[in-house]
Amino acid sequence: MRLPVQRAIEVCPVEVAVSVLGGTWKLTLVKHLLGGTRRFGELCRLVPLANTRTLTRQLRELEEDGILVRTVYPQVPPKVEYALSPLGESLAPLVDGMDAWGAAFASRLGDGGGTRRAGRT
Amino acid sequence: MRLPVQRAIEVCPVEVAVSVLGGTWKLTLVKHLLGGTRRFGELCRLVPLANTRTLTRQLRELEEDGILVRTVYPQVPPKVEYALSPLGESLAPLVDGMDAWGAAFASRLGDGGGTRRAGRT
DNA sequence: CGGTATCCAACTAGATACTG
DNA sequence: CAGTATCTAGTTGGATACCG
Repeated sequence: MRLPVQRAIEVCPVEVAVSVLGGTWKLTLVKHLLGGTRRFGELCRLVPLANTRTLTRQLRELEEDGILVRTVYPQVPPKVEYALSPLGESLAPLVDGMDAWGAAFASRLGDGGGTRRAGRT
Repeated sequence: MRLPVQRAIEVCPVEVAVSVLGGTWKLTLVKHLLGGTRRFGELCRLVPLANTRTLTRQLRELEEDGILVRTVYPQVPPKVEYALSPLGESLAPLVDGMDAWGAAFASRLGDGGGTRRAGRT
C-alpha cells in the first residue's frame, strides 16, 4: 500500500482513496474526528491499541494529505488539537458507509447466524 | 494492516472494512468485478501493474473473506472465473464513493488549481 | 491458461525509553 | 502533554522461473 498517489490515479481512483486512507488506524481516527476536534491524548485513549509513535505517524500522514489540520498551542503544558479539514469532512459518508459495512461483515462472522465463513451455500 | 478482523471489530468497524479491502489492488479488483464476471487473464490485463502472484494472492484473500467466488472449469486450457458474491456486490456503493472521492482528491493535486500539496511554502 | 514456488526488498506498525 | 528516537518484527507486494 501507500503506493504513490500519482501512480495510483493512473490505475484507478479507488486506489488513491486506499493509499490515503489505508493506514491501520487512519479511518478510525477520521471517524473520531468526525465527532469534533480532539487532542492528541484523547485520540490515544480512543485508539488504545496504537501507541503514540504509530498514532503520531498516522496523524501526520493524514495532515500531509490534507485530511486534517493540526493546531499547536504554544503553551505549557503543550496542547495540540486535531480537526478535520473540509476535505476530511467530505469523506464522512464514506466512513459512515464503511463503518456500516464493516459492522455487517463482522456480524456475519461472529453472529453464528448462518454462514460462518466462505459459505458456498 | 491486515490486523485480525476479530480484533478490528473490537476497536472500530471501519477497521474491519480496511483490513478486508485494504490490499493494494483489492478495491480495483472489486471495482472491475462489479462490471461482471472476469477471467484471471482479464484481471491481469485490467491491473497491469500487479503481477500474477500478487493478483492471485489478493484474489484468494478476497475469496477467503467471501467477497468473491472463484469458479474453476476443469478443462484444457484452464479457465477460471471470478465473480462477486452478494457480499461483494454489497460494497458497490462504497467502491463507487471511494472512486469518486479518490478522483476528486487526485484532481486536487494534479489540477494545479491551488493547493499543490501540504503547501508549507 | 492460470497459476505456484522461491526468494527478496520495502515498508509499516509496534515496543520501549526518553525529552521539551 | 505531546511527541521523538531507536530498533525490531512481521507483513506485503514484487521479480522471476517453472508447472499442470
